[in-house]
Amino acid sequence: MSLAIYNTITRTKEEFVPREPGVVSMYVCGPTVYNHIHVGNARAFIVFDVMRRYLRWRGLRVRFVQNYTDVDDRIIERAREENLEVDEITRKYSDAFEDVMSVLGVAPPNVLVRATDHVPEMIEMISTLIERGFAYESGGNVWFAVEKFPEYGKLSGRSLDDVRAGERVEPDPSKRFPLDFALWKAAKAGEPAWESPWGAGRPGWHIECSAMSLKYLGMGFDIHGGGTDLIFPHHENEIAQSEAATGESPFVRYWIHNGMVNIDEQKMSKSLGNFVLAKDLVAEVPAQVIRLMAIAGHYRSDVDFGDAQFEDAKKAFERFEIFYRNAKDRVKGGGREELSREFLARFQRAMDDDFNTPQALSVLHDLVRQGNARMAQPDYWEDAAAVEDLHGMLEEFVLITELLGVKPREEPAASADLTEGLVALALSMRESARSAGRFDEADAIRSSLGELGIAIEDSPEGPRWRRTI
RNA sequence: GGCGGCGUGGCCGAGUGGUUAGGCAGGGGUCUGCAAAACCCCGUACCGCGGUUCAAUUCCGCGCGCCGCCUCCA
Repeated sequence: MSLAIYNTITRTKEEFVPREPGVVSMYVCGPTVYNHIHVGNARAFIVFDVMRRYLRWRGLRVRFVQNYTDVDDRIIERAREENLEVDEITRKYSDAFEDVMSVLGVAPPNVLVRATDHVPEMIEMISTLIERGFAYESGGNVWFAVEKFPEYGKLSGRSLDDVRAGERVEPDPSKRFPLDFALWKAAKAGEPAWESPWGAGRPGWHIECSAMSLKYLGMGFDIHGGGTDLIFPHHENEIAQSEAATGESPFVRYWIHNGMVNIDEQKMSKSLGNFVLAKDLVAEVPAQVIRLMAIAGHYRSDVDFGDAQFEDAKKAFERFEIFYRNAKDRVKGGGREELSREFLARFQRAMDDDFNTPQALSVLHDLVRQGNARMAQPDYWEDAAAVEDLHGMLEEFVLITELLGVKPREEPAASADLTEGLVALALSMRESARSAGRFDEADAIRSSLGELGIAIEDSPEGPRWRRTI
């Protein structure tokens, strides 16, 4: 069985064959740290986190590199607005980024690098490009000469003429050709700057990802990821720089691009102002709900972030939690010789097909339904096969939800914390009332708990409780 | 204008040349003091028009509509 990945550059699904057997080298474009990230940004990181978890489970070692863009016009602007130094801004927002990622269950990369720590590498790469005739200096700026790289456009599928037809911006007068892009920008007064052979300045945006990915992963690494909005010009430019500088091809074996998060069918973006900050959403619902929304559609498709989708994700997670807690109660003491792996096999089939998470989730839902059906048997406890089935399903459930990062919370664990104790007390009072037939009193307790966000479910094993979402 | 993608039942959302997606909502049952949860049953959907084919939602063409990129952007 092999894993197929859709490669943007060939526009087809290809069998995934890593450069080095058993090892995956992966680079994902990280945030520009000038602001808090929004849900659309978060989706990208969630999606690549799921891929990374899955690849590891498939037995591959994954070396995962991600960057912070910490030098950029917007950062400088933001520093002025907040009246802080540039490095204070980037520190503030990279810390915030790490906090949100941690809450969302997105594991930190193996290598997390800052552009400003790699200026010498970028200068070196730019020098090479000039030597090789792919770049030129002009008025303190250095431009990449797009016309010198014949394959320019091969990722985004457009020709130079195509791009020129859609020009919307006045070209900088120091460019020889309108589509040439900046490798190095001459410093303006008061801006952060580094010394270079072309005078004081700072690197252009695209060069950082080339310099850093090549440094840590080397030419021809396996996976380069990012949003579809990075295909052009960012990734196109990365290819041009990297292949021109090294004289080798390909720069990257598999290009993976995730779809956007939309609001009312429009792309969530800072400029449109229709965004929801990830940190705000994380304060409102469990991370698993956000992850479910992110993967409810295929990663290459846009997902709409609307009330309906939000409710669906909440309901789905609630269903998973209820199943998980109920099932744990029903397999206590039960032993299980071996895992049937029926659902895991189906899960793998879905994920092997270009990380088809919607299909994978349907497997999970099917597992839950069948597990619930076992538990609903009146003779459940007398039916050893049912108990054993459930046990196996529960193990598969845990594994799958861990791989997707949507495993239920463990909250009402058998610990002696205050909430636990108080709820137990309330429940025992309610039970006494019930057995004495004082249902008004019992219901009053239940509804009071409900107002506090505690839902009660009676079962043959006694009452259970959970927090509502 | 150029390039790319999409249009599936009330909603979300997979997928396939002839065979069940899955979830939510809705209807009917079962269980329960009630409720909740859960289980069972119920919807023959695939933008329009042509074409290819024994057969198309699935392939091809045209049309309509929507979205993204072409400027910073996950």
